[in-house]
Parts: sequence; C-alpha cells; structure tokens
Amino acid sequence: MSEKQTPAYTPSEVEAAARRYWDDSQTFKAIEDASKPKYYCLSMFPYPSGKLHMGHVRNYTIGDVLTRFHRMRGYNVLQPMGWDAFGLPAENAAIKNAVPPAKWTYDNIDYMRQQLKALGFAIDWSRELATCQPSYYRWNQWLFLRMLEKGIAYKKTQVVNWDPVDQTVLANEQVIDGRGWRTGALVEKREIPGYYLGITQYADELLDDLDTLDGWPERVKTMQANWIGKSTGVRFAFSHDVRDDTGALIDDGRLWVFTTRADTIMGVTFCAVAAEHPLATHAARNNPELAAFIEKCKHGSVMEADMATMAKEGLPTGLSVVHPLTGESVPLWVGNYVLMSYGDGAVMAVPAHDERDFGFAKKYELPIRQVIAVGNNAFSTDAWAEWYGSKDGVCVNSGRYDGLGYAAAVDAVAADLAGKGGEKKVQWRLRDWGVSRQRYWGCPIPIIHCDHCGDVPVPDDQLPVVLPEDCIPDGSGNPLLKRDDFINVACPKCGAAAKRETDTMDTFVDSSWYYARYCSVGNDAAMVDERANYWMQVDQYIGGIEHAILHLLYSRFWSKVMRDMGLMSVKEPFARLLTQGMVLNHAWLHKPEGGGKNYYWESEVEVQRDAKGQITGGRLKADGTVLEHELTTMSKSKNNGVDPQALIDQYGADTARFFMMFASPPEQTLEWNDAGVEGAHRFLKRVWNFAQDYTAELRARVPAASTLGKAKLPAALADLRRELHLVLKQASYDLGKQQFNTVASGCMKMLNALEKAPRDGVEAAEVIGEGLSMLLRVLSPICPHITHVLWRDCGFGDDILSAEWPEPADSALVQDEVELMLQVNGKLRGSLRVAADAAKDAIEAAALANESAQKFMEGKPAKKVVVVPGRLVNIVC
RNA sequence: GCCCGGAUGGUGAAACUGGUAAACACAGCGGACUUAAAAUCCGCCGCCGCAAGGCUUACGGGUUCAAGUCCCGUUCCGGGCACCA
Repeated sequence: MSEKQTPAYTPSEVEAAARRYWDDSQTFKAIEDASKPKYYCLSMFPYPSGKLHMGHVRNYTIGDVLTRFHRMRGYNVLQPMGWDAFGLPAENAAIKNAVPPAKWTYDNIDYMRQQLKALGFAIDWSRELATCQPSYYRWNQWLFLRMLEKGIAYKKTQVVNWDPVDQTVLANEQVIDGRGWRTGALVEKREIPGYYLGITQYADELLDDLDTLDGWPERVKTMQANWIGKSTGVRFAFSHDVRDDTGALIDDGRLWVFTTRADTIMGVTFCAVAAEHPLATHAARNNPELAAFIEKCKHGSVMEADMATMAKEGLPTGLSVVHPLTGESVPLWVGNYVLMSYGDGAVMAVPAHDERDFGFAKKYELPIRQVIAVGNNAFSTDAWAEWYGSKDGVCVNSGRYDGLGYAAAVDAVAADLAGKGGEKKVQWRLRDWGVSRQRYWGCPIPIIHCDHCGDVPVPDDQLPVVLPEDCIPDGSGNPLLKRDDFINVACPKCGAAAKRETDTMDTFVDSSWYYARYCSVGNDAAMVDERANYWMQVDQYIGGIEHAILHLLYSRFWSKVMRDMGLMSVKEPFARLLTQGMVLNHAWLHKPEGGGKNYYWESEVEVQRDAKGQITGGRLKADGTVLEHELTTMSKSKNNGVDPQALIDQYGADTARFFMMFASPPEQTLEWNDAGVEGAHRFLKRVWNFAQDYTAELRARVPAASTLGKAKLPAALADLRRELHLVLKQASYDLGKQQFNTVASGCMKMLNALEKAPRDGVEAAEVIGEGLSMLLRVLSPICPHITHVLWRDCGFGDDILSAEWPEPADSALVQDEVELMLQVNGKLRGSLRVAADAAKDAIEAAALANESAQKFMEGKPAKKVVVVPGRLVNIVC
C-alpha cells in the first residue's frame, strides 16, 4: 500500500455526489425507444406502512442490481416505483391515533420515498403512482363496470366474520382464536351480499398458461396449479322425498354431490351436508339438538386452515337419501367440515377409502365398507392405513365393478349414472374472487342503489367516485355509512333519491394492474395507452414468495381480462419472476385474556436462551409477562421490523446494499442479523483505497493503447490476469443466474488478487488497471455510488452506467497444465498435474503410476479407471 | 389439516449437469504497527487423533466408480390457505 495520504472514503459525500449527477442528468428517466431492446424491471410496490424494513431493502436492491446490469448491457430500462396505498393498517393507525388514513398514508409515503432515494435506486420517479389517488383508482372502477357488463363481475352472498359487539365485519387477521381483536367477542359467520369477479371463467387458461411461464420458479407454478386445483370427477344426485312447507320437493328431490372417487361409490355408507344446506335447515325445524348444532357451526372462523384443523363433528338429520345404483337407503348427516362454497355443499362419504370420512365414521360408529383392494394388503377398520386411499387398487365388494381399476371403474360408474342425470365434470378448487370490503380506506365500488331501478352502475362520465379523505374510522364499522354527503345521490337512471354503495374494493384489485399503469402514467383519458404495449410484459418481476398465489394469480387474471377487452396485447403480465425469500426476525407476543394479540419490540423483552444460545422464551421487562416467541417476517404490525436508516446513516447506502446482497442468495429465507456489516464496509474502504492508490501511483504508467493479449506476460502477471478473468466469468454467470451473493464475493476475490499483485513496470500497471476497471463495473450494480465516483477518479470514463459490461478475454484464460484430483475407490488420495490437452490413456497411465495411488491400491489390480476431464481420476480396485 | 420450500463449521454462506465439502466473509485466537487505543496489515481457524489417518452436509435407508446434489421415509423450521399486504 502507498505511504501517501489518500482521501478517506466518506460515504455521505460520495453518495451525495453520485446522486446529484444522476438527478442533474435525469439518468433514470425512461423513454420509449423502439431502436433498443427494452427491459422492464419491476419490484413489487410497498405498502406505505411507515418506514422501510430490511425486506424492502432486499427486494429493491435485487431489482436495482438487475436494472443496472441490463442497462450496462445495452437495454432501454424502466424501473418504476409506487405505493400500494389502500388497506387496513391505515385504518388501524386511525383508530389508534385519531388521524385520517389519508394523512397517515401520505406522510408515510413521503418518508419512505426519501428512504428509497437515499438507497440510490435507479428509479424513474416521474412515473410514481399511489393507488389511493383518484387518478389511479378511477380505472379500477372503470374496468369493474366493464366486467359487470360482460358478466365477469356479479353479485351474490358472501360469508364474512361478524363481530356482534362492534357490529362490524372483521378481516381474518382481526379474528384471534375465534374472537374479535378489539372486543374479544366470539365471532359469528354472517352472509351478506357482495361483488365477485369470475376468475373461475379463466381457470383453464390460468392453469394452461403456467406452462408458458419459463421464467417463473417451478415452485410458484406448482403452488398456483394446486391452488387452481382442476379435478375431474363425477357429479350425480342421491334422490330423496323431503318436502318443504309448501309440499314441494327440496331441490327437486335430489342431493347433488361431486366425487373424484366414483370408483368407491359402492362403499358409500352415509352422506353429509354443510350446515347451511337446505336439507339441514329443513331437518333442524323440529330438531332442537340439530338446530343448536347448526347454530354452533355458524360460530368460529371462515378460514380454511381453521376449518381443516378443527375437530370433525356432525349430527344425523334423521333424513335419508337413496343410493342411485344400489337403491339402498343412506343416512344423511350434517358435518361441520362440509363447505357450502365447494361444489354443491354435500358429499358422499366412503369411510373405507377417505381418511376424513374414516375418522368421522369411527367417531360416530358408522359402517365402514371396503370396496378397493390393493395387492394382498389386509383391510382392518381398527386404524387408517395409507393404502386405503390409493387409486392403484381394484374394486371389490362392488358387484359388477369388481376387478376394475380406478379409471375403468370411474368410467363404468359414470356411464351407469348418466341415465340418472349424473355426468363427468371438471371441478375447480379455485373460487371466484370476492372483492367487496366493508371498509373505508379503499376504492369505492361504483354502484348506486335505487329503490326503483335496483343496483345502478355509476355512468363513466361520473367517474371517479371519489373517496372522502377526511374520515377517521373508530373501529365500529365503515365511517362512510355516516357520510350523508357521500351516500346520498340521485339515481343516474331515474333521478330519484338513491344511495351510494359504501363497500370498497379488495386492495388486491389495486395491485392487479399497477404494472400497466406505470407505462401509461399521466393519461387521464384511458386506463392504459400504446406505451403499455411498448413496455409490457414486465421482463423481470421481483417480490416476496408470500405473494406466490393470491397477488400473482389475480394479476394474471386481471391482465387476461384487459387483453380480452382490447386494452393490452400480452396474455401474461410477468415474463420472469424472482421470488425473494423472506427476511425474518424474532417477534414477541402476548394474547391477553378477552382476546387480541399484542406484539412487543425485542428491546422491551428479557430474552431467555439455553447454553447453545437458542431462544427458549422471554418475559416483558416491564412487568414480567411471559411472552410467546416466533420467527417471522418483518412487519410493522409485529413490532419486529428493522429500519435500514441506522445502517445507512452509519455506513452508507452502498454498504447496506452490499451487505444485503452478500448475506445470502435472493430466494433464500434470511434470518436477520447485522453481524458482518462491518466486513462489507471494510471491503468498500479497501476498494476506495486501492482505487485512490491506483490513480496516484499506477495510472500514469498505463499505455494509451492496450498491449494485453498481444504479448506473453510474465508468469506472475499471467496468473493474476487469469484469476481476474476467471472470477469475472463466474460473476457474469452468477448475475445471469441471479445469484448475487457470489457476485459480491467475486468482487472481494478480485480485490484480494489485485492487492497482492506486483506493481513494477508497465505491464503490471496495465493488468491492474484492467482488473480494477472490471472490478468497478462488476461491483457497480450492487454499489452504484462508490463505483460511480471511483470510475471517474480513475479516469475510466464519465459515467460507469454507460460503460460496457466487461467480457472475460480468452487470451487471459488459457493455461498449459491442469491439476486433476486423484481418487482410489472414491476417496481423495492425491492430485495429478497433466497437460491441459492430455489424452485419456496418458492420464490413466499417470494415475496408475502415481505413488500415492499405488499405496492405497495395496497391490490390487484396477478394475476400472474413471477419468472426468479437467476434474478428477478415480481408480476402482 | 392441505399445498410449497428449507436444513452444510461458532455464524452468514460456497460447491457448474452427480466429480477436491467448507470458496468469500463474520466472529474468535495469535502476531506486527502504536506510549496506548482505534484503524490497518500478517497468520491460524469443521470434528477426533502425537501422527499416519479416520469422520463430517438435520436424521434413517437406497441408487452410483463417485451423493450436500438423485430416490424413499422421518424430524424440525419457514411461506401460503382466499378479508394482512
């Protein structure tokens, strides 16, 4: 290192200078340009919760690295940013602090925008949007009305969580252990009307097009396919003669069921209906016990996870239905596990071959009849065995179906049921998307209720329906209900006094198309314009794996609707998807009696650990309350978010970005820990010092015209150059793989090599200059500020972003000899140096002649010699 | 409960298409420089063993000349489960 005094690395100055340059030259303003390949890089926009947390830093740094990398490779790049600004947390903050959600949200946006700017992301801020702006959400309303016209949007009843004390609808998150979060009251299910979007009309396409998404992670596609859940089965009816008060047969005397296991139909020993099923309601009229049970089923959660884990309970209705093939009378039960929302709200039960039915039958002592045999396995009703549910068996005890396999039996049964109205049917697990929310801080649903005309769509020329921004929710329901100025309106059809719809849209609507709006920002005449067809598809979408299903499926659906309406030409919105792993942190919570869930900051907690440092528990410092511990994603509501601000203030944005990228590969879950930030900062200081030394000491010796690759270098320099180019090759490959942690370590390897390099002579200066310029360029997507300044200081150019991405030179990579690992029976016993172009025979001979190999062969003859070129030789004896 | 992932030194991690396990760092230990400290630099650093060598990628099996990587089973941890976003 130089003895001279070099200017010290001061991140605040360096970063301010770089950002000033980008601002002054409007570097990141994206302009449509048909002459260049385009690259639309989009990170999922944040919910403006207050401050950034490390998950945001990870997400946006990944996006920024890809943005800058592609820019240097010659693409016309767009990276926009906006705010997913409607949602529940703003209402919660309003309840807590008596601040209107709008003010809270806009204040948060201002703070977080400044944080994003401090991180130096290459964002085109001229395209910024917030979903709570009327100029944005008017197009939610507009497209909703188009969907209504096409029958894609429609109205039906929905089941919601009802808090009987606050007289309000609760979000699933607000239901804790079956009780309202604020009141502690037992939550009830309640049916209310709401609007739905017919995503199931697109189920086939959403499933089939997964195969076209080559740039998506397999696991996301698998999850979506399972979620859509196409199953082929048979829908048929058990007949009955149950009549209602008017004497009419209920449902025309037919109990419809759907099954994927029609081959087990001869094993049906009972049927079960959901508590809301008309037959259950009918049976309960004169059966107080059943009525009480049905009432009980109305309590509790509507969440699938709760439904699936709760005890399976049921009660007989006293009614029976008739088996369509045997004519047998089959008892009818009400089961709390039967969902009214799936299929027809009724199931046939085959206890012998369905695990849930088996458990139910054992509990209520219902018959279990084996109708499938697999090999010689012995069937017993004592306990469930895995093979009972197998589709690999043949029918037994099934009369004319005996001996048939699964597919043949299903076909035969379906054929026999066809005469009785039964049919093969495709059933989807996917349900239509309920978008009505009984909440204030969201996009108003553009409907007016008129006593004379019914539900009337708001005419296009009256859009947007603007949400008043000065309401303060108090937890007792939607404050719009009290806003006469909002509610009272003339019917657009007949002019009579009418009422506005007060429900707002699910915030997933807002995030289903924002990627298209970025392309058409500023256009008040259309939802999207031709600029969307220039930028779309999003070439690279980046966001948390927690969005693998809902957000990503809704976005795919929405964009297909936009395509069908001629608004956009692409059929899929996101060509490539990178799902970053969650950034986890410890969370500490207490569930007080009477309901609710309180989270505490770790600083408020006395953490207890075992000898290995594993957390065993914790108590609140203030009063010793025993707390539950969980390792979970950073979020404001859990008081476990780590604000990057302290890191940025202390070390600078480049260090924060480098550390985040270096910590682990992007898709991996990351348990937050800032040990190691020092190391990242130390590295940047070394880069700084090395570059300053280069400028002071070596730069003047570098010849104007490069001589590298033309003459043979001295061995030490040839080795150095080879190492630098090898690391470069790997780093470029890793960037392509989107594995940024090894790109960061590659930069460290380059610097390690450069620091050890000989410095005498023209050739050394030239090799070092080349290496340093490669290092700065490879590092620049991760640490854009320091590399921008050093690029100029070292005289490589004005703007590193306009520099070409470095390519490894073949001349640097050639080598005469290679080292092969030498194994005997798969165990490493030495190594072998051979000419790079040595023939297989020669390598074998050299291996067998090797002293170490002979020692471990113990005189035995070689049975086989495996040569893996460039890697190893394995002698098997 | 169901669907999808993950597990490698004290720590974060690396390992190409099945081919040298632990690159690059953090922490730690030892040393240099310094009156001292900080900063910086150099060395050591999976486990057992004096060594030769043996063992080691959550656990138990299997395939292979060769397994962190492929297959089967298990445990634990994380994400999602439709009104958190």
